[in-house]
Amino acid sequence: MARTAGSHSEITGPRVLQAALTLFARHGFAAVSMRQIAAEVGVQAGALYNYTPDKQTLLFDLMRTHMEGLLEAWEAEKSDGDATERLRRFTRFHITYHLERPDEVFISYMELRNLTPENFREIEALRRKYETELEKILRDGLAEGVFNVPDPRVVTMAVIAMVTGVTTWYRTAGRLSVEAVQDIYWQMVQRAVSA
Amino acid sequence: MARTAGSHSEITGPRVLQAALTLFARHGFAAVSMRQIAAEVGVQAGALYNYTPDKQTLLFDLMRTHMEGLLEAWEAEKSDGDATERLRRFTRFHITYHLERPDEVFISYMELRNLTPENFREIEALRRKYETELEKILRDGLAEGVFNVPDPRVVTMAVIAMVTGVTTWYRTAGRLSVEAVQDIYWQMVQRAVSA
DNA sequence: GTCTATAAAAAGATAGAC
DNA sequence: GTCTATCTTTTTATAGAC
Repeated sequence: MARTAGSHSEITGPRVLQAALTLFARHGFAAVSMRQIAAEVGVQAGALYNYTPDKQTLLFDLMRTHMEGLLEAWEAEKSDGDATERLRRFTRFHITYHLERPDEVFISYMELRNLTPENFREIEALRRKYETELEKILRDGLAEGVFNVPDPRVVTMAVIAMVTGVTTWYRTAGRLSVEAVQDIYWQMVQRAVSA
Repeated sequence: MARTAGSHSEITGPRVLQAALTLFARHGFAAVSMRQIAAEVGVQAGALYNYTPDKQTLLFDLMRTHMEGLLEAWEAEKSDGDATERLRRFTRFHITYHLERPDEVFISYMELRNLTPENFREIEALRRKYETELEKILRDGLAEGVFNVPDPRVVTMAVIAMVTGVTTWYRTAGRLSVEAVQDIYWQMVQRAVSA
């Protein structure tokens, strides 16, 4: 569509973030220019600076929003059952949430290097907070005697790496439903930690 | 040291690759300039083109060399025992090999997007070949009745994601030896797939 | 709020002297 | 084989008209 000058603040703002998200995920932060983002939105490059002070802030906002959304969603989802039930819920939640947001997940893992040191620390703190949620479940299950994990911190990292890995190969058009994938991973997680 | 013009072909060539490896791993392919690589080597930017036709080839050569080295090392390491022993060996090999080459592993996972389509296909074929080594072990163990995996392909991806994940958190100066890490991961892998 | 135009810096790659 | 110099393009970001 042919575009002319005008005010579209409420529409353009989210579209800038969406375009940045898609392009950063596909080509990488450093490989994407502000002109490419502008072209995707349908404005000129200069207009982007009405919505972000610079390119770095665009990346940081995307990552912070993702991590905060993840933590909020988990807070809403987690329950008070026994450790096994909590672990089952974490595993299934993690898979669903990540499969539904492939671009956000991708940049949040791949573009950490491109954050300024201050921004990096803030994102890392959020990630650490999320990891600690799983670690607490493992430690509680250990105390209850239902889990047998030699090193809760290491097992936390191993489980998160495993379940996050679905995002690298899962395709919606493939042969498996999300539920089938959740079942397979839950079986592995459960066996890996059970006493 | 002050440098002057001269011939150093056999020395400079490997140094260019080493500098590119280190810088790509630290900052990302797209974020590193040929001038930065040259500065790290201690030559001028123009001199790099005696060793590579372009920046893309530099990345591709690093990734191909890594993947070929991984496959060769596994060929030398793998054994003919039963499926459990082969899986144990794969797990321990994978962890050691990857922990010894953090930079190579990092770019081989993170910079796939920055390969040209032809180069990408070649690297993907090598990666797929490596994954198939694990998948064969799982299928053999399934046939032998010693493993219980609902979906060998999915379990392959899950196990590889889990063990590769050590590279994101392991630090040589940390509290755990490589052997201790291997033990923890092997216990988890074994339990996750055992009948 | 968006445009056009541009500043200022940096990029990949090449030419030719030594 | 390396240097200096340069071509050409592209980059982030800003200024000012509308």
